[in-house]
Amino acid sequence: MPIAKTDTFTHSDNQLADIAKALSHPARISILRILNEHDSCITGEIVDRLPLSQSTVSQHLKELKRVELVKGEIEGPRTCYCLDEEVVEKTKIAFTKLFSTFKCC
Amino acid sequence: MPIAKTDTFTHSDNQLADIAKALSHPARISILRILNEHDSCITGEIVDRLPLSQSTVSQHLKELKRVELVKGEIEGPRTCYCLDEEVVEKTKIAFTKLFSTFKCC
DNA sequence: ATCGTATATCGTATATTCACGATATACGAT
DNA sequence: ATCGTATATCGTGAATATACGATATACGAT
Repeated sequence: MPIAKTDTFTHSDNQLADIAKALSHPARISILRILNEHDSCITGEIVDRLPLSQSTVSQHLKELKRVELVKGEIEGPRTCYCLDEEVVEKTKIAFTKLFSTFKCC
Repeated sequence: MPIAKTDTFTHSDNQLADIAKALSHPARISILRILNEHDSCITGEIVDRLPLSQSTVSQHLKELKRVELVKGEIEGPRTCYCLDEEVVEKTKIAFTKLFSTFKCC
C-alpha cells in the first residue's frame, strides 16, 4: 500500500528511504523496542513509557503503521499494537542488502 | 561531532535515528551507491548522475557529511567525495544490532 | 441512557526539509 | 589581472514533520 512517488529514483531506493524515514525519529525506534519486549501493547502502555503526549504517540504509531512495521488491532475501546514480524524481517534484509553492496562491508 | 539533543531518548536511539534520517531520501542513498561504485567522485560527477540541481546535490552531500557517512576533500577548485568506510561499517553494525534485538530476526 | 476510559483525528504553531536560482568563493589557466 | 570552471552557501517558497491541546468516536460498565 505505501510508496508512490515518481520514477526519479529506483523503486528499491524509494522503498528503503521510506523505511529509513520511519526509523528517523528516536521515539519511533523506541516504540519498536517496546513492542518487541512486550509482544503487544495498547496505546496507553506505550504512552506511559514515552515522554510524549498521547496524540503525539498516536501520530508516531500512524507513521509506523504507514510503512507496516507495526500493525494495530482494535480490541473494544483499545487498540493493540504489535510488530509486523514479516515486514521487520524484510526490512532487516533490505538494509543488509544495502550495506552488503558497499565494498567496505 | 554530530548528535546533540536532550536526554529524552537513549543516546543510541538518537544516533540511529539520526543516521536513518540521513538515509531517508532516495537521492542520498543513490549518492552512497555512486560513491561506492566509483571509489571517489567530484561533485560534478554526482550532479551529472542525478536529476537534481547542483545546489540540491550539494545540500544532500552536506547532510551525508553531517553524519560522516561521506567525507570530502578539497582538491584545487573541486571537492572529491568518498565514503567514510569506517562510519559505513559502524552504521551497518548499528542497524544489524537493532534488528538482532527483535525476536523475529 | 449516561459516564468514564481509550484512542484517533483535527486544528494549529513551529521547525525542518527539499528544491531551485542566484551569488560568493576559490582556484587554475591564460 | 582576468576569465572560466567547480562548488558551497544564501535566499526563498512549498511541502512535510513534530508537538500539543481539544475534540470526536467508540465502547464497556453502571
